[in-house]
Amino acid sequence: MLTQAIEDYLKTIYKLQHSDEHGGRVTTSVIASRMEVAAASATNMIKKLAEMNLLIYTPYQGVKLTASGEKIALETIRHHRLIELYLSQALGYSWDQIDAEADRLEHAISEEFEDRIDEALGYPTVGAHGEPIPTKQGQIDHPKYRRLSELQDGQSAVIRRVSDRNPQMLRYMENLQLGLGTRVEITAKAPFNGPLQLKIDASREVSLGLEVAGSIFVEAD
Amino acid sequence: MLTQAIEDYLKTIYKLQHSDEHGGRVTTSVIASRMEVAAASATNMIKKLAEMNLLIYTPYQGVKLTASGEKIALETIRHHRLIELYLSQALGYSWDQIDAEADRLEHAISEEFEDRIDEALGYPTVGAHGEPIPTKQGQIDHPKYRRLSELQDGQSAVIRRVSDRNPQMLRYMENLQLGLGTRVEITAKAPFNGPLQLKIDASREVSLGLEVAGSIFVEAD
DNA sequence: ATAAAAATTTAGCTATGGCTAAAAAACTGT
DNA sequence: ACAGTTTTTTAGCCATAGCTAAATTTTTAT
Repeated sequence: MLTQAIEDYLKTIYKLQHSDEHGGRVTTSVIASRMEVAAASATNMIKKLAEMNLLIYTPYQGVKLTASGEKIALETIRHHRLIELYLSQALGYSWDQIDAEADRLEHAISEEFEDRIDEALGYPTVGAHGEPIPTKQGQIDHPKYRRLSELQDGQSAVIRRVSDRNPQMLRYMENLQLGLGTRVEITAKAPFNGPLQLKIDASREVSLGLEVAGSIFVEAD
Repeated sequence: MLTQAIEDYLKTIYKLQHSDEHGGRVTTSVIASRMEVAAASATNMIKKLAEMNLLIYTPYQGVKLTASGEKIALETIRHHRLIELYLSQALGYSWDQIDAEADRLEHAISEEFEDRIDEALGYPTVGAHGEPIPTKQGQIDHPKYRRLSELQDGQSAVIRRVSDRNPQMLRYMENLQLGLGTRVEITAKAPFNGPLQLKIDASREVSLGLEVAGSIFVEAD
């Protein structure tokens, strides 16, 4: 059976595999820290998932999802992103609230529900924070946008995705109206990892710290 | 903590207490059969709920919810009925599909979600099958409608509520367009617990078995 | 190369919420 | 009234998924 815990682990592992932060190696401790459980708990679950052929586990080395593990991960992610978008579009949720709500709902909805909100949303391909939504067949592409923090002085770009890791940061971005599709231009970059000066929508000027700028993914001109 | 199982038991017990089927006595076996678990499992949970002061348990006799147990039951029922109505109104679900979906979702939604669909639905007081929706404060009234099966030949009435216990029966009713607010008139009643002849909306004639008629609650003229 | 540190796994525990089988209590019919 | 039946409870088991503490393996630094 696919328990909630199993879906959560697979989703987390999938995301870790496709993030550039850990050099492709998805280890017990990284999984444990993302799942907010003790390392021993992660080891247990990893062994169980390996037993179920949902991933390949090399002790002390790390894990890699099998095709069936990836399929389940993508279904869970699809659920999550469709729900997030629905909460935001149909029920007026703000950016910072949707992730927590979707984390619970994603395990509770049926295929029927998935299909109905997919239809209600007009078969979207991109989620509320700009993440790609896997198709029902499990297809997904990973457009590689640049971090706003990597842009040089004078460059202009359009916001395509934001990290959904930190709700407080999302609320901050929302306040600044740094939404998807917003055009931004770097007007100045302070040295020593200092903040960057931003012109938003060719009008407002804002000073943005590197941590926030590193959580905003853009398509540069 | 309020687990899903606890909420499910309390909801079931509340409904049993307010149904006339068991003469007010809510026993282990009735609970077990409604929950579709073994009697021993029900005993275990009942003892736990008594320990938590959510109900009063007299061994070998039965249970009675305390005020706090009833509060949780009503919150769960409110969630369930708001979700059912939302699925039906906003997402186009049919009568027979909403109960199962709501059974899972009711444990996963936040207060925020509850408030938003409540608002989207215009603060309804009656659920998709005609059941009263408890208020956020836990108020609920139990209008006592008569069963369609109890009406006499020639009587006319309006459908106010239907039992949601059997999805197949709900689908059947929906096919016959026996919806809430529909006017029906008994045009004939066969003897020996035979079917009754019904005129729906002063037009179509239908023959209805007693089991179905007993699951339809009406307000007689 | 090897000792210290860090990461990982193992061992053994907990709580939840099911189950069956057996014991005990409560009803029922004569 | 009491034997048999039914209901309920107790006892003891299982799986899930977490935890801590200890053991083991890997990595890092000298």
